[in-house]
Amino acid sequence: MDSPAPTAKPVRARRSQEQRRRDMRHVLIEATLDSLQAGGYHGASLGDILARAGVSRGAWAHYFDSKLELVAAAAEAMLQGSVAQAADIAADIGAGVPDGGAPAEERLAALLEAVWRRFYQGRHRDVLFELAVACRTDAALRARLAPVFAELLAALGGAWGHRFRPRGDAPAMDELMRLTVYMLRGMAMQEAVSGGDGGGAALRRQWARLLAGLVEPAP
Amino acid sequence: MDSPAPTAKPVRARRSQEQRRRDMRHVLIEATLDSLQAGGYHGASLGDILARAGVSRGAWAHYFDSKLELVAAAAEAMLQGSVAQAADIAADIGAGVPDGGAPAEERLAALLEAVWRRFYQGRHRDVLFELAVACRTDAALRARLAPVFAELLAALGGAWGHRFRPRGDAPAMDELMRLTVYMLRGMAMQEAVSGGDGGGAALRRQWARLLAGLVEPAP
DNA sequence: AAAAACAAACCAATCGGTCTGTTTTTGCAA
DNA sequence: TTGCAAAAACAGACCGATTGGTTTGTTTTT
Repeated sequence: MDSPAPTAKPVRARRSQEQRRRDMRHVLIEATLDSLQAGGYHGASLGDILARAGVSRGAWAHYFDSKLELVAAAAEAMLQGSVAQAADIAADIGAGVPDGGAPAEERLAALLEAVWRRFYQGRHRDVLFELAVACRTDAALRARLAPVFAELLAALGGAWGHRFRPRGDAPAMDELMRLTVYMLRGMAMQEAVSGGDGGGAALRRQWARLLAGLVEPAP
Repeated sequence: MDSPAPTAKPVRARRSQEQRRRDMRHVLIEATLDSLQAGGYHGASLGDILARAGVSRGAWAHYFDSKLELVAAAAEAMLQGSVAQAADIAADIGAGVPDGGAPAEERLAALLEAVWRRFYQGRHRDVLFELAVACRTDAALRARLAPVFAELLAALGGAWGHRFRPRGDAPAMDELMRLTVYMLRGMAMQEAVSGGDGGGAALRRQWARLLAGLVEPAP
């Protein structure tokens, strides 16, 4: 029929060992993130993760020495992906609007929405909170993730910190950024726990309006 | 010697059964909160809780049908205590300052610090985050705690919502309150995870200053 | 004496991790 | 190219430890 391969055995593409490694690690990491989102840190057991990945225990053991290493690898993969996305956001916001084109409020609102969508919604948000809370009481996990967390925060700050400057006697740019991040984080936790959207969009819009009165485009 | 009791057996005060019930529930609930703070939701095993409480498994079973009920009872006790404290804060801030005495910024800063101290520090903060995150993936726990969470938020809002009103075209009082709560929450999570204080006090002060420009004392 | 409060042994289920054995890929010799 | 042994990749049974929960029996209050 449609079997050009000489063997009639179950069709299994021949993959190089390097390809296998990449595939397997990717599948395991994705399953780990899915499991963390679905069941939380305490629900993400090896059994659940391996079932989602369709991977045997032995195969897992071949790639990771412990569950901590798998979770840490998954967290690093997700957070490092976020660092790259933060740079994208900076580029998107910087471009698209000719200098002085749109009023600062619109640019700020767009920036806020972009950050919100990519970092404080969906799986990224859920896993972020699970890991952050788990880090509080798990020193080993915290040691592994602390540098990546810090890197993400710095990248996020770089996305907009140097595109605006405080106006008059407004708080320093760094302080405004932290206020913004904390606010988004608290809002995200509210929505993660309570479920649906609780009018967060309107609130972010108000915050953009307030910010617009406090900053001006950097020269 | 100093044993006025007629029996030479280990001195054990005779307590009424009602007293016993109260004591035992209190001890178990306190131990549960301590365990949640120390080990997180996934580290708060029955074994750890009972060891902290110095209570046998059988005694525990006499009072709670499942671990969920114990955790829920502990959460309710803590959150309901917080609701009462929220009212105290409202009273403290309202009194002490004769009408128009201190400038709005000082009153707001004091309010912010009071709320911060009582709700976003120490065991209360840690347990709050553990439970909130656990609720996301535990429907039974969420069903039990959602009403108490909502009650706390309302009580916290009542503490200051009606003492100020937005100035000019500032956001509605309700929106300013949610912005504030979210900001404090995000800041608290930062400190819970990263450990020490990261300049949060200065940031809260800045926020009070911004708020002062947006609200005025209600008539 | 009855009931409530308490203690501790016990249980099945599940956890992370290891062990042994099989299949697939690879490097090299013929 | 083909043959083939070593190595890597993979599968699943197995293990002790720990989990939440139950059961049986003793002490204290009523």
